[in-house]
Amino acid sequence: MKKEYSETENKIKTAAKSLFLKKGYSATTTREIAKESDINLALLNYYFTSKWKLFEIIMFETLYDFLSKMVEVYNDEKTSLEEKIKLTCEKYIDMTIAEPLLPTFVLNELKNNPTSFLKMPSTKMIMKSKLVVQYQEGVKKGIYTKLEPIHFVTNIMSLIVFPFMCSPILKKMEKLNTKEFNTLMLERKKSIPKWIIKMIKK
Amino acid sequence: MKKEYSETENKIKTAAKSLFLKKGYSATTTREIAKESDINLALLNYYFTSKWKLFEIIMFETLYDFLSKMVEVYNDEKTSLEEKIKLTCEKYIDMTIAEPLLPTFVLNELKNNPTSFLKMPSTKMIMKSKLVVQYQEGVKKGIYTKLEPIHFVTNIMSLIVFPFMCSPILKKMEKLNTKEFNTLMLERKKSIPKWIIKMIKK
DNA sequence: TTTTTTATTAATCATTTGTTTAATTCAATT
DNA sequence: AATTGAATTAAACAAATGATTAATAAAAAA
Repeated sequence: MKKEYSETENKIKTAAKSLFLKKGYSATTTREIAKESDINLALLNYYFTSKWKLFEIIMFETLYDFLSKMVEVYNDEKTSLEEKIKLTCEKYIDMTIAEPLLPTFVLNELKNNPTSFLKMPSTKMIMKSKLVVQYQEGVKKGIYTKLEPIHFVTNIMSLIVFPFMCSPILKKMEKLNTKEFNTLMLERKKSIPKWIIKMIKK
Repeated sequence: MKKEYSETENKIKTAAKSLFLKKGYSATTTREIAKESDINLALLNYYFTSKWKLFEIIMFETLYDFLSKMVEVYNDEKTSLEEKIKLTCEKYIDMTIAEPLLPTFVLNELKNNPTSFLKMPSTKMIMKSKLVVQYQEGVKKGIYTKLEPIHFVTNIMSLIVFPFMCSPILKKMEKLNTKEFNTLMLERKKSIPKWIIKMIKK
């Protein structure tokens, strides 16, 4: 199902993704993409028809990668709920440190153009994931307080992702450079699972 | 200190803010702003010199309003810590329902241009606010678990704001219209304070 | 009223931007 | 070696965009 891209196409895609993440769709010009990927301007349209089509491809792949990794942890058969939460934190915090511009980019472009998300499959899978089922089982057993699963899932993601989106503010407030900021985020790998458990425990 | 704006200037500012929030800086054209505010294109430059200057003014005012309201609750002398948390949730959730595009807009533009935030005064005030002091007192008394104040503050904001930024995703996942989505957010006015307290209580 | 300053307008300028064209180079096939 | 098709290039096009100009209208000051 996945298309194989030529070397040139990949060069264009890599440069385009980098620029889109940094500056957003509108502020990125096709000439910048051409320059950054060291290809002739016309090749962008030759291979990808238009700037918008190129963007759609990159957006789709980015979302798909992210959601796949998400569902993967959420549906692991072997792990307990608390382990899943821990693994989720570790995985996403590492992922976001590696690509810190991604969340703001995705949510911002999604705001301008919610359509690009409608095409994603695995979206609904999250609410039917093993993670959610395990949580609901815990509620039935009386271990956890009752809470709409959507809030439960949202809270986990909020505590993980939002601080990254606030990085310009946090860096300013606490006078942190990127390395110090990342250390702060890494601390949260251990803390967030504890907080979440406390939140849902009776 | 605050400049008084003429009727025409305010018409331009209102239209510009609305469009900037919806589409971002780059995707908004001066002609759109002129049309939306029903003024002649040249008046934009006549009053505000350039699109960028206009944007800076709007960005500054928006941030200033937001931070002022924030600090106001955080520094209330009469209220307890738990009341402050509750009031914060109520205020920000109402504010964000009223202007749901604001958080994503601000954080996205801040990413592209962190400078606009450097000029803000009240930023540092947050970490020295009554809210933080009261929390630290609680830690000393042994009521609350020890936790870097920056994490404490970040967690509150994360749980409040991030779900709004995810609204396109949440709406899709749960098949919600805007009204239903807002109901979901209003539920959180009561829940978030409880969660936060549970997180910090021993 | 006359003069002067301010506000508003239509038209235009100079760039920028996404896209296309037509020519050329390169690689594979016959 | 000749031919064919794909890849690459420089140049150009048309539309959009931020900004300015010069003229006019409106308001304020004299």
